[in-house]
This record gives sequence, structure tokens and C-alpha cells, in this order.
Amino acid sequence: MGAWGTGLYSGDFALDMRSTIRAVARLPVYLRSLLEVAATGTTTISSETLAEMAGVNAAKVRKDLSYLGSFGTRGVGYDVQYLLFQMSAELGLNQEWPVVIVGVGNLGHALANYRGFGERGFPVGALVDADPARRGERVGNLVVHGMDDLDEIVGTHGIAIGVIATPASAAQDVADRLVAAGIRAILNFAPAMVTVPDTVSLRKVDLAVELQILSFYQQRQLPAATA
Amino acid sequence: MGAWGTGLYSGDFALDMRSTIRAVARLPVYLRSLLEVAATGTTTISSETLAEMAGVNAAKVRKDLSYLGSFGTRGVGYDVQYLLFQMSAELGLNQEWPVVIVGVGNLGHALANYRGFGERGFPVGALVDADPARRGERVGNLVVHGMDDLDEIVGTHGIAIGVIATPASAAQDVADRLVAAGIRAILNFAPAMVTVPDTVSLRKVDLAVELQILSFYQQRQLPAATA
DNA sequence: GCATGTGAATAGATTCACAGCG
DNA sequence: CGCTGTGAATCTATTCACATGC
Repeated sequence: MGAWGTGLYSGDFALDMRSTIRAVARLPVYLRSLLEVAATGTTTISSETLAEMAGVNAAKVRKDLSYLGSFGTRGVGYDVQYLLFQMSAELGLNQEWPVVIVGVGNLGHALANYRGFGERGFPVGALVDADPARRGERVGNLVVHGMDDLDEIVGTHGIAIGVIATPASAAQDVADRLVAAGIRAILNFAPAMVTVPDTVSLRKVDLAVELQILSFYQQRQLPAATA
Repeated sequence: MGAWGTGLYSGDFALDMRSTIRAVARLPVYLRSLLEVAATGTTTISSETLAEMAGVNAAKVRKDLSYLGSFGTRGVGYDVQYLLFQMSAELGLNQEWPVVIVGVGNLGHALANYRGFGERGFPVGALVDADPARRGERVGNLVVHGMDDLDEIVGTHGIAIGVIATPASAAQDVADRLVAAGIRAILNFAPAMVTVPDTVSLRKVDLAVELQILSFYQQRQLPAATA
């Protein structure tokens, strides 16, 4: 039975949670491969094929998928459509999750114009900036709001996820305000450590860190072990 | 003695490499904390303080730093300036590493306008796009070149790192061309698996995947274990 | 027969705990 | 004395290998 439940055992997730953050992080990669396969009309796929597409070990694929439930058929493989359905459901991708971007400087502007979020089910619902001078500025088809509007914005737009794209110095304060406004998932692009209550999910992306890691291996003239 | 060498033992890196990709990925985070501390004029720092700033365990900090060499003083801590100097050297941050961005669509455009790269020592040296219609287009103070110019661009601008910001379908081809042009470090933003010869370093950032991971925990109403 | 699902084995990373040294 | 540096212990993740069931 799925460690993450199939709806039959709601409530015991935390107890029965045999999965790991790493397994969760791989699910979207499998999903991508499945979508690719589905587009060719293929109806079933083996863990081996899926593993090759995702660039991982086949046993890992099977174990990761087993956390979702026993969706495969022995001797056959996985039904592509069924697995897609189950995985989308587990990842919560059957609904849209509007995001608010806080900080409309260089990066925030860039992210606001990036259509990739919306295309994948995370439409940018609102923009917020602490600088009063930016208030009212148009970016794409959105208007920049002040920080004080955060509570209202989160409510009216059904915002689920906050994206921090401020300078490092403002990141913690922004995180606190997002949490206070009821946001329970944050993606932090600011190059700063941010802490949140443990009821809130937090992921971090630091573009410069990625480049610095490459620079390290470049410097050493060693290839980086792929992360 | 430093597992990564101090210049005394050049050549034995691969053999003596006790470090891990994960330790390497934490160095830039320590660097950031050190810069912060240095700005306040503090001259020494303990592993405990550094650990707290970086949000990790103190023993981990000490072990990570020990890979660079024995730079601390027992009973005292680490000299901030000296550690900064050594770490910058190990990370190859005493020089600039110009990058070429391939793909000037939404994300590529966004990244090209993002000043964060240049500010941290990774200036955007050139822009390239496969679409002939984009050739000659200006983005900031750069002009978009065709893919065929890649070899020449890499040479004349001393490009060290390639950034892939194309659609998924083009990513592997672009990676191949970057490698053929002599690039040995690649940061891939395209939502696709890319393989490169093992002489080339490859890192991957998929913004949608980060959001999907948050969505998973949101869906479950569980907080994400921070990555 | 064949590929899943999963205990057991292995590999890897983190943390402990303390000897060593300024 | 206090804090580093590191072997040993622990914890986590990956991979193996095979019993299981279509």
C-alpha cells in the first residue's frame, strides 16, 4: 500500500511516510518522461525504460513509484496513462497553484515575464514590492502592489506559493510576511538563509551557487559529478 | 593536508578526492556567510557560528572546511579573511568566468537581463539562438548570434560556461554543440535530461520542478523537508 | 517468462565524540 | 580551556537480487 496513501488511509501520512525528500524531487522528472512517452502513443512502460529516460537506476524508479502505490503489472510494466494520472494527483497537479512574486527587481521582473511557470500550472497571480516607487508599475499584464496588500492579495487570488526574488537583506522579512499572510509554501531565490515555521515548506534556488559549483570543478579541471 | 590540494600536490586530486559533490555545493553558502561576517569587521569565526549562519551542523562545517586544508586554529576558530581567500581560490572566484546563454526565449531573455550573474563573477559574454529570425536582436548591450558562431564566440570571449535556456527539445543538441565548441561546464535550465562526456561538468536547474515539489507537500498538507 | 515490488546488502553522508593542539 | 580536525558510529539513500504474481 502506498506510503503516501491513496485516499483510503488519510491521516497517517506522517507516520507511514517511508519516502524521502529525494524521492519526491524525482517524481517530477518521471512525470516529464511519462508525458514524453504518452505523446508517442505508447501505452505501457517498464521501470528500465523510464529509468533510462530519467537518467537513474531502474530499481530506484521502482522504489520511488512504489511509494505512490502498487501501480505496475508484473511481467508487463506500468500503464502510462494510469501512472500519469496517479502521479499528477500525488503531485497536486490537477489544480493550478497561483504564485505571488515578491521583489520586482532584476530577477523578479525576469521571473514575472517567464511563461514557464504558468505553462506548468503555477500562474503568476500577483506581484509585490516593498519599494513604494514601484507600486502601480505594470509588468506584463500585472500591476505591482505594496507589501501591505499581501494579506488581501493572497486571499482574493487564492495564492498558494510565495516566490522571494528580493535582495538577500530583505529575504527573511519577506518570508515572515508571507507566512503571516497565510502562505505555506515558499520558493526562495534570494541568496540568503531563511527560516520558517516547520508548518511551512521552503525550497531554495541560488543561481550564483550553481555557477560557483561549476567554477569549482572548472578550476580543478575535474568534471562535476552531476547533482 | 587538503584533499583538494593546496597547489603542492597538483595531479592527485582525483585520487585524493575525499570530498563529495554535496560538500562542494555547501562551500558557496559558507562563502556567503563569511562575506557577511567580514563586512562587520569580525576577524575570526567558529565553526559553530558559521554553521548557524549557514543553517547546518557545526561538525559538517568543520569537515567540509577540512577538505580545503587545515585553516583553523584550535581553541580560536577560523581567520575570516584567510578563509575567504582560500575558499575563493578553491572555488575559482579570483577570476571571472564569462558565460554564453543559448536560447533567447522567455527564460533566456530573463537570464540575460538578470544582473546577478555578472555581479557574482559570471558576466554574460554572449547570447546565441538557433532561430535565424532572432539573429542581430539586441538584448541589453548584447547582440544575439547564430549557433554557427558558437566556436568563434567561445574563443574570442573566453567563454567558460554554457547556459542552456532553450525548450526541452533542443537541449541535447545545444549541449552537444557547446561541448564541440570546447565548453566544459554547462548549466541546464531546460526541462530535459541531457548527457555530456564525463570530461564536462553539468548542473541542472528546473524551476517548475521546484514548484512541483512544493505542490506535492502542499497537496499533502505536510511541510517539505528543506532541501 | 518477465518485470514488479521489496527485503537485504552496500554505499554514502551526517553526526557524534573526543584526542590533539594552540 | 576552547575549538579544530577526524576516526568511529549512526543515519539515510541507493543498489542488488530474488521471491512474487500477472
